[in-house]
Amino acid sequence: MSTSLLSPVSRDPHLATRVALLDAAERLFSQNGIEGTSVREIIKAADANLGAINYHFGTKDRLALEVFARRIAPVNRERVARLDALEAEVGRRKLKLEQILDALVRPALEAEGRGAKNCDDLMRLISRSFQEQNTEVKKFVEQQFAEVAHRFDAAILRAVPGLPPDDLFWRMCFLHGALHHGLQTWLQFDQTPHAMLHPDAIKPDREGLIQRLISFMAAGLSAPVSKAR
Amino acid sequence: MSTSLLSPVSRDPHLATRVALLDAAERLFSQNGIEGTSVREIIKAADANLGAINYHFGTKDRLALEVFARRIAPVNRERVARLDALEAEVGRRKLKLEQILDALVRPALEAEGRGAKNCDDLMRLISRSFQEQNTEVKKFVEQQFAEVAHRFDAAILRAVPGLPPDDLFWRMCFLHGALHHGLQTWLQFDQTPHAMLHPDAIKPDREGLIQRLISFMAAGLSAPVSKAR
DNA sequence: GTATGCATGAAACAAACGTATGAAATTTTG
DNA sequence: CAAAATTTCATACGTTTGTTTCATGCATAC
Repeated sequence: MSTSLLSPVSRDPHLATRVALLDAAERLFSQNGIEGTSVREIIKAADANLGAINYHFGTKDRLALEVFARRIAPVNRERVARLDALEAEVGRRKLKLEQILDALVRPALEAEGRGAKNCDDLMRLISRSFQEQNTEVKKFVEQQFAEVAHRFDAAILRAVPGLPPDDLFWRMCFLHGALHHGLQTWLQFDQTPHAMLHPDAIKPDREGLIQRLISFMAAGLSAPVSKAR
Repeated sequence: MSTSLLSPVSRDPHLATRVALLDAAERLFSQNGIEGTSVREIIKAADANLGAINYHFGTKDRLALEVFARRIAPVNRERVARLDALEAEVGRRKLKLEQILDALVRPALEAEGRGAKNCDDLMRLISRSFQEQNTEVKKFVEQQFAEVAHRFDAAILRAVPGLPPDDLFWRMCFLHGALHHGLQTWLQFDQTPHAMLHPDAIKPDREGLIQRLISFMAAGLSAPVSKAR
C-alpha cells in the first residue's frame, strides 16, 4: 500500500494509537453512549492495551470529551463560515430563511471526514451530543454552540421580521429537536422496522432529508406568533 | 394524618414497597436514565431492602419496563381518546390541524398523576422514553405508540390535503423531535443557564409551551412539499 | 554503543454492579 | 392460636467497572 494514502497523522507512530482510540471510541460512543461503552471494548476495537486510554487521556471521561470535541468544533466552525459567506455574498440585501437554515443544517449532515461508514458514526455522535448526560461533555457542547446560536439567531431574526426574541428561542429549540431526532431516525432507518406502521415511508438520500428538514423548519419559524403568552 | 389522604394502593401493604420502588425508579430514571441508575440508589430512595427489586420485579430491566409502561400507556390512551372525542364532535366535517395536534401534545405535557414535582419527573420520563437505548423498553414504547401514530397520521392526512404519506412520515418524525426536545428544555429551564446566550428567553407556563409547540408544528406540517425527492 | 525518554505490555487493584441465598419477621389463612 | 405463606432483611457471590503499577520494549540522542 502506498503510504501517500495514509494521512500524516496516522503515519506518525507517536499519535497512531491515540487516533485509533479516538476513532474506536467515536464509533462505540455514537452507538451505545459513553456510559454504555467500557474502556475494554474501546481498547479491543482499537487493538490497543488496557492501559492505553489512561496513559493517553488520563481518564475515560477525558477521552469522551476529546472524542466529541474533535468532531463538533469543526461542524460549528463550518456553520459559521457558511453563514459568513452567505452574508458577504448578499451584502445589505436580506437573506432568505432557507439559505440560513441550509448553512445551519448541512454541516451536521454532510460531515464527511473519512469513509462512508464512519460518516454515519460521526453524524450519530453529533446527534447524540445533544442528549449525552455526561456533565463535562454537555457543558462543552453548549459552550461550543453558543457562538453558532448567537450568529444564527441574529440572522433568522432579520429574515423573519416581527418574530419576538423569546419566541425565537423556543422555535430554535424545537428546530434542534427536529434536526437531531430526524437525523437519528434517518441514520437507523434500515435497522428500524416501520414497515408495519409506515409502509409508505422511504429513506430519502441525504439531500432529500436536508430539503425536508429545511422546509419544515422554515415553515415552523415563519408560523404566526400565538397570542397566548 | 388522615388515611383518606393516602391513595388506596399506597395503603395496601401488599403493594406499598412495590409502588415505592416504581416511584423512586421513575424519578431516578427520568433524571439519570436506566443505565445511570443503580439498584442500590433506587432501594435507598424507596427506603427498601436491596433484595426488594429482584423479589418484586425479578430483574432491574423488568422494573424499568414497568416504570415506563405505567406512565406511557395512559398518555397514549389519552391521546387516542381525545382524537376520538374530536372526531365524534365534528362528525363528517374536517378537523383543524391545530385541534389534532392539541390532542397529540397535551396529554404528554399535562400528565398530572400526583404532586407537582412528580409531574415533572413523569414528563421527563416520557420524553426520555424516546431516547432510551434499553432494547426492551424501546420495543415497548414503539409498539405502544403504533396505534397512536396510525390514528394521528390518518387524521393529519385529512387535515393537510395533498401531503404525500412519505412526507408525512418525516414531518411526524421532526414533530416528535421538536416535542421531546422542547419538553426537556422547558423542564430544566431553570437549571440551565441560557442567560448569557438568550437573555430574552423566558419560561412560558405550560399552556404557553403547548401553544408555541402547536403553532410551530402546524406550520411545519403545512409547509409546501419540497420538489427534490 | 550505551544511556535516556516515551510507549506498550500483562497483571492486579479496589470499588460498584446486578443478582442469589437463607434466615428472620410479618401477614394471611385455617 | 397455630400453621402456612409472603415479605423483609443482612449478607455474600461472581462480574464488570475504571484505574494503577511496574516491568518490558523501543526508539532517539549523546
